[in-house]
Amino acid sequence: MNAEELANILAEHSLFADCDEAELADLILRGHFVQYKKADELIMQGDPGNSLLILLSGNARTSMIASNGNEVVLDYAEAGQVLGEIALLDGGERTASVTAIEPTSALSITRAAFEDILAKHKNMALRLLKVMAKRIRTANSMIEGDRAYTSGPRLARYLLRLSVAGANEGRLKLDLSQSELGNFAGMSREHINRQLSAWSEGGIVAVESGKIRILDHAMLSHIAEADS
Amino acid sequence: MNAEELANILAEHSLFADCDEAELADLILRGHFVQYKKADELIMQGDPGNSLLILLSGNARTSMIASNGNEVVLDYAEAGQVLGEIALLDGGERTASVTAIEPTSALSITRAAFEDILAKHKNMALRLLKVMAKRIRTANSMIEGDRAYTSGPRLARYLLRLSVAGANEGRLKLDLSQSELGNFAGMSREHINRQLSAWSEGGIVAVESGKIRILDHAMLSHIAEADS
DNA sequence: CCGGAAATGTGATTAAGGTTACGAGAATAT
DNA sequence: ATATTCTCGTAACCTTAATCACATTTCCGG
Repeated sequence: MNAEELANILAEHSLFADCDEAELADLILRGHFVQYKKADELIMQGDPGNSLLILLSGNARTSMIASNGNEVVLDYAEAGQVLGEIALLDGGERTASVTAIEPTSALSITRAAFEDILAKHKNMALRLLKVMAKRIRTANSMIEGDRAYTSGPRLARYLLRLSVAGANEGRLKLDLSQSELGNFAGMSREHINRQLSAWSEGGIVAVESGKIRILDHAMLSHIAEADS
Repeated sequence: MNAEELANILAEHSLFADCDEAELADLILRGHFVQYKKADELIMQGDPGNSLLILLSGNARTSMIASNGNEVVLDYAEAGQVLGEIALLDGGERTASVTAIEPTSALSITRAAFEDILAKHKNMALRLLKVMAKRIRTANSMIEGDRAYTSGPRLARYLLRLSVAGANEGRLKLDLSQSELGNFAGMSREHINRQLSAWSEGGIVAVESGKIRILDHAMLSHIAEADS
C-alpha cells in the first residue's frame, strides 16, 4: 500500500477528513502499516501503552476482562477510528483489549511520533479532543442506559447503536452472534434470544439465518425510551 | 477574590499545577468568578454548552436524568476539576447536570475565551487531553464494574472511589446519604443499608451518625475484586 | 425546645433475569 | 466428508436485589 492510497483512506474518515496534506503526510511518514487476521489482538489489556492505532480497514471489538473473568464489550471500531490513544496520553497501561473481528489493517504510530505530530500540527490536538469528547458522551450514555433501564430498552438501545444511519434495509453494521450481543448489551445470551423472539413476533425485528434486521425503527426507538 | 488568590487555588490542583504564569493570568483574566449555594445547578442537562467551569471550592455532583425519570450519578467533582468541557468541545448540548452539594465557587470560561486560550497556550490542549483520558478510563471502569460485578463488590468499588488517598482514619471524601450513595453505586437505598450493616458486623466499615468509615481497606479491596 | 422532614433500619414479597440443561442446526477444520 | 465446535431455541428453576411497607431516628428551621 502506498502513501497515496493511505492518504485517501485517512481523508475519508471523520477525524482526518479535514487534515491538510502536511498532516496526512506526517501521519503516513511516521506511521507503520500493520495487518491483522480475524481474532488477532491489536491491543492487549495490561500491556504498557506505547502506540496508537488508526484503523484503515476491517472491524474490531474493544473489550475488558474483569478480574472475575467476565467479558465486557465496550465498543466496536470501524475504519477511521483511533484506538489506544488513552494509554498514550496518560502513560498508564491498557485497560482494554482490542480484537479484530475480521481481517483488519491499521496505521500504528509510536508515542514519539505522536508527540511530534501533536506538537507540529496544532489542529491535531483539537481534533483529538473532539474525538475524546464524543467517547465520553458515549460512555456516559452507556452508564445511563445500563443503570436506568431494564433489559428490553437496553437491548433496543444497543441494536440502534449498531444500526447503520443510512438504514439500508434495517441491517446492522455488524452481524454479531447472540452471545456477543449479550456481552455488548450486558445480558445473557438466552435473554437476548427471548427478547428477540418476542420482538420478532411483534414485527419489530426480523431474525433470518442468524442475522438481525430492524423492521420498525420507530418502535424500537420508542422502546429504548420506555420506562420499563 | 483577587487574581493572586485565584492563581494560588488553581496552581494547587492537578490540571493547572504546571501552568506557567502567563497561562494562569489568561485564565483569570478571561474567566468570570461565580458562586453557588447548596443545591444550585452549575450546569443543566439539555442546555446548550457555551461555557466551561473550573471548580475553585466546594463539591458538586454530576448526574443525568434518564428519560424514565431515573437519576444516575456519574461522578463527584472537587476543587480543581474542569466541568462542562465536553459540550464546549463538540458543540453538543449538555448531557448531564452538575449540582452543588455545598457552597461552591468556580471560574466560568466562555467558548471564545477557551478557544483563545487553547490556541495561545499549546500545553493547555495537552493537559486537557490527559484529563479527558482519565475521564474515559473512569467511565470505562464504571461500565466494567456495573456489568461484571454483583452489588457487593460494586458497592465496595464505589466506597473505595470515595475514599481519600491519604486514608485519614478511613473517612470518605464526601459523606453521602444512603439514598445518594445508592444513586451513585446503582442500587437501592435499602440494599445499601443491608450491605453496610453486614460489613459493619464484620468490622469492614463503621457507620456512625450517618457517616461511613472504612476500617479494613484491604478487605474492602478484596471484596471489590471478588467474583460474587 | 419543638415539629416536620429527611434519613435510617428491617422484614415480607415479588419480579427480572441469570443459570442450568438439553437438543438441533450451521459452520469450520482436519 | 465427517467430526468437532459454535450457535440457536426453549424450558424449568433459582438468585439477586428491587419494591413495598412500616417503625425509628436524626436533623434542621423557627
